[in-house]
Amino acid sequence: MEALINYLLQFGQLNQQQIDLVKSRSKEVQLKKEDYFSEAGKTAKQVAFIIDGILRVCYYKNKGEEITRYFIDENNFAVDINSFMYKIPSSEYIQAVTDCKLIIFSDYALKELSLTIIGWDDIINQITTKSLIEKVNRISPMLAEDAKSRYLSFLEKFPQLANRIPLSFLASYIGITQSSLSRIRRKI
Amino acid sequence: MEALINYLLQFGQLNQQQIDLVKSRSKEVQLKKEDYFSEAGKTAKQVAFIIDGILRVCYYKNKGEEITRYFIDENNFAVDINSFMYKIPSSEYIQAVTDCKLIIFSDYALKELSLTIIGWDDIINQITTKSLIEKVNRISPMLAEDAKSRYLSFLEKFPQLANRIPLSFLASYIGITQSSLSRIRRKI
DNA sequence: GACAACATTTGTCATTTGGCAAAAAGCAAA
DNA sequence: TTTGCTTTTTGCCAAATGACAAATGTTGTC
Repeated sequence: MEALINYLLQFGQLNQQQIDLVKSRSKEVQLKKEDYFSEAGKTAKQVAFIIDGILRVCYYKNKGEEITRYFIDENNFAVDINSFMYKIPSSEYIQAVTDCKLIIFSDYALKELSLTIIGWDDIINQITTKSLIEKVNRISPMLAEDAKSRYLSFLEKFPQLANRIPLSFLASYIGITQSSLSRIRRKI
Repeated sequence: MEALINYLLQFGQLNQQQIDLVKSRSKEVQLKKEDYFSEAGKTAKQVAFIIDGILRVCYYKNKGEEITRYFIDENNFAVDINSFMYKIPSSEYIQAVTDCKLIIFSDYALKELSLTIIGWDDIINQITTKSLIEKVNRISPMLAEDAKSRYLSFLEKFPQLANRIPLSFLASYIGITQSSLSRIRRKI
């Protein structure tokens, strides 16, 4: 819980009363490995802050192939922002890759914090923008690299993540088959 | 200019006085093909709204290879957001692919609009978030597709763009060599 | 039209990757 | 340890792509 507060305080000031309000409107939730935090077809109504564990965003291509689009780890917010922000049914899943401990805010709770805490919107906007920029910066260069470089970049940026996720997820995130990734690893 | 105002009004209300203020703080600029709107090494101090023409975001890989990361066309804002928002030197260029007519706002002008117009920040935040989400949604699925599909997706989403940009830019955006793209096109 | 400058296509070959199936390795429960 | 299950690695071959060079096409200028 302190991790969340510290995270928020990076983006703006909150006094003790406001911090208590934030805490009181949050809810701690445990997810078992493979549980879903949000699901395709449903409209996302929650935002999560990851205390412990790894989530992944995934969807199914037309052919039924499962694609892992993104990983989210500790000390980050996870939300299906498309669905949550525009109140439309989602087209993808957010699933626990490992057992997870999350702090949850409902859309209702967030609305209340927005109306009550001066500066809350600014904090949320900063976090949203920063997260999206980071995501673009992370994904965007990948197309210009070959598979081996993409794998090495991943290892470099998330050295602690590679050992905690199945190879198949990582391969699909990198955009190659599991076999190819296995071959790439052998060469290193 | 009306295009810009209409664009802004999609995200919030502005009365005539506010509209006039926005107009008065903007500046119309023409770019010749290949001119730069912002450059690597410099800190971005301007935001552009594209009235006419196409810009591209590009950078140079370590080996010197030029990579086109993104195209931006009419009725969209163009800004090196990393550099502009955090006031750090940029690592990429924004260049005119065609002759362009832009409406420019300086960081100073935007600051003034932010302080003067109630609701301006909200409009800007909405535009920023929406643009970033769209960008993620555009780039993200590309890794999961093969080159041919990526090309077809591009044609589908930007049918009018493909004829206006050099093949080499498009190939690098798609993440393949120009020769490969040429071969892919032959097969269609 | 002739030319130059640039953009696109094509040819050739080496390398990478995908698709499929089988083998090997890792892991957890009995 | 054995057994069953899942994950990862390999082998094989076909297809896609990259690298490089040459040919062809396009455009604008004189």
